Amino acid sequence: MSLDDRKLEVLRAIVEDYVATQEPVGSKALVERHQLGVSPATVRNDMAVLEEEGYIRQPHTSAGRVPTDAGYRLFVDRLSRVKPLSPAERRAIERFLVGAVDLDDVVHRTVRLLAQLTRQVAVVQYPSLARSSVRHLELVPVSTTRIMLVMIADTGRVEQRLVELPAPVAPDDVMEMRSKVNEKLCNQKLADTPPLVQALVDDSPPDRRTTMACLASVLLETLVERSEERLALAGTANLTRGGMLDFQGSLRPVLEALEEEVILLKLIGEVEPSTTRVRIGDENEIDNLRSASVVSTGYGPGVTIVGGLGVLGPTRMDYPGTIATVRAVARYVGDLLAQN
Amino acid sequence: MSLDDRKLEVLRAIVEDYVATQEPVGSKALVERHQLGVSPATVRNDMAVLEEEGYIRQPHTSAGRVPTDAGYRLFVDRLSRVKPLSPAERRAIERFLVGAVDLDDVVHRTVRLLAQLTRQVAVVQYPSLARSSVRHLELVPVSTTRIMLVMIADTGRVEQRLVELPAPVAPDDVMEMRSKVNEKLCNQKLADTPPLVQALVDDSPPDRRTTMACLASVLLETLVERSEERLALAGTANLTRGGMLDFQGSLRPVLEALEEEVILLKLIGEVEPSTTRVRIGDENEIDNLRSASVVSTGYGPGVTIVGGLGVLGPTRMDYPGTIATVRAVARYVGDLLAQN
DNA sequence: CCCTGGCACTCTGCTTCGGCGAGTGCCAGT
DNA sequence: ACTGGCACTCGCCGAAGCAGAGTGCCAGGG
Repeated sequence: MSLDDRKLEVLRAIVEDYVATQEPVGSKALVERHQLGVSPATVRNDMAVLEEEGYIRQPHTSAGRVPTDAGYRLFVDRLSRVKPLSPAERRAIERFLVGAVDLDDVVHRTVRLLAQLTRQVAVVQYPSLARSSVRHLELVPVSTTRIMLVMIADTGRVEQRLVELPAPVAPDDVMEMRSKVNEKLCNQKLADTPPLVQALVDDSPPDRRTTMACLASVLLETLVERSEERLALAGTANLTRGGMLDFQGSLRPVLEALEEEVILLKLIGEVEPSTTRVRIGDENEIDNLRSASVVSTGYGPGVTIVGGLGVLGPTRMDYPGTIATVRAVARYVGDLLAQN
Repeated sequence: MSLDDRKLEVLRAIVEDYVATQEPVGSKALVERHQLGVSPATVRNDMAVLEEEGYIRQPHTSAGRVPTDAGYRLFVDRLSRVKPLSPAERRAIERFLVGAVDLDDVVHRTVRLLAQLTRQVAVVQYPSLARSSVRHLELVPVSTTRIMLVMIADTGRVEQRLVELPAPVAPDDVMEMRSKVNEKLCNQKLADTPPLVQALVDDSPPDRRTTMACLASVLLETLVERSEERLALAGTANLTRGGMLDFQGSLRPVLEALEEEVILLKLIGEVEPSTTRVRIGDENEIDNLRSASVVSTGYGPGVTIVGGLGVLGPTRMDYPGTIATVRAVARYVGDLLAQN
């Protein structure tokens, strides 16, 4: 059985009211607050159907209806009108983001901005190394058997690692390795580097082979394995709004999940181009986040995506507003990166 | 009036029991659990005095006593015996910290370790730049009017900043500036650099003066102004232990405070050599942390201190244990850094 | 002088119990 | 197909009562 227009309208009203008031909404209150030209009794029948279909439910017999995860899903898919940002919000975004001085700064400002605007927990992934290219590699001798490897990516990210060498190496040799490495790897996509690094080892003279192999293994680690690690988080205090009513009484599991970078990266890192992804309650694979929703999207200069960002909040959240904000911030950040 | 030995013993017993059980402790329970050879009635009299002196109080008339902030203070100052770490803890520390691959890694492992051992929120400051020296400065041309400045400190910290130049500069000139800058600043304490940077500008030839001035200003920012910024945080989920009973019902203010890096740096950054500082409840200047305690200490290779670390928890915490753990972790990290 | 046992008192927390009100489901009527 | 009416169901709230823990004080004993 398909839901007719009015039933959908009723669902929308329920979602909107519940999000606004945080209280189960009854038939009478509904007809008062929204102009749908029917009586409470009619609405009740509609609600009965909606409940049967699994879009709403009653917390207890006889006390208003509350949207289910499926209800929210239907709402965001078919019912929510895009809510344009207020001029104030636009201004806030611009004001917040100008004057950022380096990548760290951009990311930190962004994550705070996002948390503030949405009043939720915000997460911003640093530009993923996998999707960027090498701008420069620097080798700095630290002692005779140790060198510091510094990689600068075109997105502005800088990674460093200490390399332990099996045998002492002269500074001149380091310099030579430095130019060799740069020559081979500069301007290459990080994802493409592994074979090049291997070639680097194969092509080096036998007496320097072991040293180079050592460097190569650290290089690979830095360029590939560790490549998705960094992200920034803000707004955890927002979890406490709604006085523990959201998140079924305990934010413990949520806080735990937020501490696991791996989890967060799963949440905001997997993005298809120019889509905003919304995960509602149960749709999250992570058990700890069963009572939370995540809105995430990718960002990057132009159409390419270099990283993800998003927010996490209670399933009972203002989806249209949040989605609009997340998108807008992502676009601004992308523009900012493009100017670089 | 001074408190005799038994009264102090009673206070200790109250603190220990309250910390363990989280419930107000009465006279009867006290004499049962601790072998102080007197009757409940006597203990009651002592408690009356302790209350008058402000070391304990009753949450409500007629329901056990609870230590006040002053009570905890007296406890940590005069009553707590040092609690040696269990072998298991020692092993945990070592296991956790070996295999750290660079400074970031060390800091992250440390903060997680600390959170896990103390079961509180842990904070670790990155080695303060102000207390370290320059190991190497790198200038990487990004475009003709932009160069990336990378500074490597002897503690392993790496900072980068983008420098916008007023006019295009040839790569060769950049190289020359690079060696000039290194020659002057390498191995200098960061705190000593400002005059040297100024000299660098003054000594440069007129045609390169403005470029150098530009670089210098960013240098100063990087070396001095932004120098204390970085820190790592872990274990926020531990705030939810004790089911919202600690922190007078709302962890909102605490979470808010934890988001302000400035606040955290105040808390753990101000350390005198080889002291462990304990701030209890009201002793915190920050209003939001009036119901929290902070245990912090400095760490560094040998006796010098390069940064601070510590934990934050409810005033009702196991002070002896926490202090011991914080100290031990600080020492291990110091040793780790010294090997570098 | 300090400690002890006893006693009366004061609370809080928990449980029980109605009454109230919101909200529903169903039904008959238009 | 919608509406108004009606009976019913429950959760919430305040009052009342009960039990238990803990206290303060006092008089007696080492």
